[in-house]
Order: sequence, then structure tokens, then C-alpha cells
Amino acid sequence: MSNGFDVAERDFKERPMQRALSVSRMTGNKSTFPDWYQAIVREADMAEVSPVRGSMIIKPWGYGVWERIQQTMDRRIKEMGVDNAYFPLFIPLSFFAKEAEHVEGFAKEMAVVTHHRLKNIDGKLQPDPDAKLEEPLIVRPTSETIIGDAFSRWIKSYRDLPMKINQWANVVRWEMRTRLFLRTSEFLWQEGHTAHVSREDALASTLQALEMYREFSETVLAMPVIAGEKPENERFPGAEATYSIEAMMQDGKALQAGTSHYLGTSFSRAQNIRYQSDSGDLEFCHTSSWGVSTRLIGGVIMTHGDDDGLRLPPAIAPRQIVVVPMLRGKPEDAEVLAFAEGLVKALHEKFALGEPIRALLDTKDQKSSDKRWNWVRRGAPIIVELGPRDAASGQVTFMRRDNLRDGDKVQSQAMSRDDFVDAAPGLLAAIQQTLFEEAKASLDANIRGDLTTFDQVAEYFGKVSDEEEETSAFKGWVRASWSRPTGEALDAVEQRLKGFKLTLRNAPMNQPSSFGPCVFTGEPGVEEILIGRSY
RNA sequence: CGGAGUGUGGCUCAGUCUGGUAGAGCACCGCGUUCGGGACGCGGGGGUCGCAGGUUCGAAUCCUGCCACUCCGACCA
Repeated sequence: MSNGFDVAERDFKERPMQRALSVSRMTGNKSTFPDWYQAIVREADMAEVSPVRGSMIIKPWGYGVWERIQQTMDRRIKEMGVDNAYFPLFIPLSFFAKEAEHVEGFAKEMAVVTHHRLKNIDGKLQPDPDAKLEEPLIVRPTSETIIGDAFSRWIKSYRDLPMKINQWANVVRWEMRTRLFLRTSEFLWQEGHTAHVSREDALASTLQALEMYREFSETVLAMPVIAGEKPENERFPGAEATYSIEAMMQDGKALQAGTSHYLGTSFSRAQNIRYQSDSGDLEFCHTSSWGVSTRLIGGVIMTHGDDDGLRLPPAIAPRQIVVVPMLRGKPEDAEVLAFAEGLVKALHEKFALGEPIRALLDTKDQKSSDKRWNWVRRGAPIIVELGPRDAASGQVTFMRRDNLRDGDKVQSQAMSRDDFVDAAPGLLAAIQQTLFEEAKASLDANIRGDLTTFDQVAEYFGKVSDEEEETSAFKGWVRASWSRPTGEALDAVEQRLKGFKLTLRNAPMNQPSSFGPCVFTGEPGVEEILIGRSY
């Protein structure tokens, strides 16, 4: 601090340290990560529980993050040659009956519409028995069936292929247990659906989407992930192959942050999606589908959040630079405001991360210290505080959210206004980079690759009782060779892992050329698989 | 749907055992003093104590039933 406010500085230091958030990630040596997560969602103004069970209200700041995700990903989707469209929320029940495995996988968790009118019966508003639907409608849990139905009409010739469609929509799955952003009854997502002539093309499309998710996650969300193929038991119902990106949260658990499925011809057979080839034969299409959801926001929170609240990567921060004027109801306020307005205007003309800088002058009639802490909690990447002396001397005082404190003390920097405006794009890019590197270092440091037997894995993670979970949670993942068992042998593996609350995450895309013995069976290994606890 | 726990102003909770007509801190509103930083004083608004019955002169408190939420399992983006 070179701006010489010695007296106040001293007072500040003498105060006990306070964090901006009401709950820390750890309390003593006990993990309070779930409580911390709930606190951050609420206190960073991201979302709140709604009157409807398992559903959330996404508040403006949280929705702003989703809009940023939409905008930046939509550009990438279009670059893949995929067009947006919109399909109905309601899907006829019979559509699900067409693909047996698919309906089996989803049957237990669908919202069903059975009536089309309400009636006041004995003073109680209820579904009108006379208004029962002939065929119940399902509130979409995913749209393979209704989009497949459209594809079957749209696709006639090999010249219509590939067909690539995406929709941004809400879906409903009647989950038993819900958590804001991570698993809610209704959530927002994008779902891409493609149809192709050959297996190779469809698989290429599946992997292209997966790679897009990986790149998006790492460069936009600053969230490092491992892309790979899900084992057989974790496949999407009806899919031939399911791929995922897996992110590691700060408690060491895995979050499946995006999925991409190669569906083979099972859906096209069920829904008669056929094309006439150049030789005149009728052939079934090979299809793919892929999606990411508002769960990504939960991932960002649990990847970047700290004990002061959220830390948003600048690429998805609705406001990247927030200017808090120190107003005191005195004549010099006007100068401070004018100076702040000029600063915001100048920032808006600059570009950072390929887009105009999003700056905000916070003029809310509220104590400036409260405003500052609110923006710290919300995770605005750069918070600028401007007082009369800054205005008079043409200086800017600011703090970086990615590096808020020096020890217990909040650290701020001062710069001339013009230098700050010039430096802003670089600062935002640096914050984006720092957040990624921090998370990447943590991911890399928490994957163990030296365990070769199940006993070692079991010992490492430890048997989990409910009591123990808190302290044994920060184990990260194990990457080990396995023989890729299928069927009952795979079920057996799943059961063994279950005793340790472990699951198979995915087999990473980049594999070595040789493998040790299978960690489960001791048979020759054929690939490496990630093992960990998950959300 | 099984196991455990919890429901008291926006948030965190006390009060429940031993019934007497609702409290604290933070947040919010007003006035004042402060103020280069999460300040303080005084005053104020806000709760049918999850819901419905019951016992009682009287119920947040006791009894019965129900509901909701949280955590753990089954399910899952």
C-alpha cells in the first residue's frame, strides 16, 4: 500500500480477521464443505431454493453466469456446424416406449402430465376428472425421442446427412435428493443431437463435442478436467459409448461436468431414422447426443470458491470490474462519481479475453464497505474502490479477487487511472490464467498413479463410515490399470468399490502404451481408469 | 422409499425437560456521532413458534396425526 493512509491502516490491522463468507471450507480439521457450498450459493446471490420441491430460483448474478456460459459455448457449437432449434417441453408417453433400454433408464424419474384442466370440486381446486388426457405427456427429461421423431421425417437421403441440431432448454428429472446447481429437479442445459451415415462419422462427432467441452471448461471456466470414456456400467441408457469430462472439486470429489454419447443405431432403429444411400438402399443413421447443464456453475463454485466467497473466472463473470465509489454525502462526492463514471466508460472501450470489458459502477445507496464485501462474496474479478483522494490525484485503488489477501490482510494496489485502464485487459487475462493454474495444480497433485492393487486403493481411501467421511474426503482420485471387465465381473467391481463410496469415473483419452496388471483382478491391464468419490 | 436428525422474524440460533401468552445477534428502517474502509449510540418495523387436531383456565413448550427440509443409502447431468 503506497497511498499512505496510516491511521486507518493501523485500525484495520488490529481488528480480528473476518471472512466475507459465514462458513469456511474447513472448520478446524473437519470439512464443512457441504455447508460452505450452501452458504456460498446463498451469500454470493447465485440461487435460492424455490417453493417447488427440488427446484431452484436462479438469481440475476447466477443467471448472468449461465448467460455467459451460453454465449461462449453457443459460439463453439455453431463452429461445429450445429444449428439451434427448439423442440417441445412435452413428449408423448409412447415415444419413450420405443427404445426399451432408454425407458428403463429414465422411467423412475419423470414428471407426468395427465390432465389439461382444473376444476373446483367441493371448494378444492383439483384436476378435472373429465379432462384426463388420452395419452399422458412426459415433461422432457432429455429429448432424444422427440428429436429422433423429427429426424425420422427430416432425413430422407444421404445428402441430408450429417444432421446436427442443438437446443438450449430446461429439462425435468424427478430426483430423490437435490442440491442447488448440482442436481435439481428442473435444470437448464444444452443438448446436441446429430445423425450420420457411418459409425465413424457419428463417433467423430461425439468426440468433437467432448473435446469442445474440455476446451470450453478449461479456457472459459478455468476448470481443468479429464476427458475420457465412461465404463459400461456408467453409460447413458441406450448408448453404445458414453464419454465425459470429469472435474475435481476442492474436496477431492469428482463432478461429471459434461457428457457425450455415441448412440449407435439403437435410437434410429427404435424411431426409424433412415436414409437412402447412394446405392439406393435404406440404412439406419448412427446418432450422437451430448450436453452440459447448469451443473457447470456448481463446478465453478466448488473449483474456485474460497473462504471469502466465490471467485469467478473473468470469462464468465457477468461484471468483470466493479467500481465502488466511497461516497459520504459531501460535496466532493460529485467529483468521485464523475471520476468513477469516466473510468467505467474508458474500461468499456477496452477488450479483454476477446470481448468488451464488462464494468459496473455500483451506485447503490449503501455503505461502501458493505458493497465491497458483497462483490468479494460474489466473486467479481476486480473490485475498484475510489475515494476523494483518488479522484483528486487521478489514481485508482483496486483489489484482485484471485489474490485477495496477503495473510489475513486484504491487499489492494494503486495505479494511475490511465495505467489501470491500459492494464485492465492484461489483469483480467492474468486472473483467468491464475485460476486455471491453481486448479490444474490441485488436480494434478491429487491423482495417484502408484497404486497397483485393490488393497492399496482400499487402504488409501479407507473404509468410510458416516462419521469418517468428513476427514477422509480429501483424497482425490486414483488412476490405475484395469482389465475392463464387463457384465457380472464389472458389477462385482462396482460392488467392491461401493463399500468405499468409490466409483469408476472414466478411462482418460490419453493412455500409455503398456499397462500393469488389473487393479481389481490382477489380470493383464488394457487401459487406465480413474477411481474416486463423486457428486 | 428405508435409517438418523431438524422445523421459532431474511440469516444463525436460545427458549421446550420443569405449560403462564416470544427473545438475542446479524440484516432491515429512522435520527445522530463517526468514516480511506466489514464503526458506534439511541429509537423502530417485522414472527398466528411447520400444519391439523387434542389435553388445559392457559400450549412454542405436553399428547396424537400429518407435512416439509437436512444428512446417510437406492437414483442421477
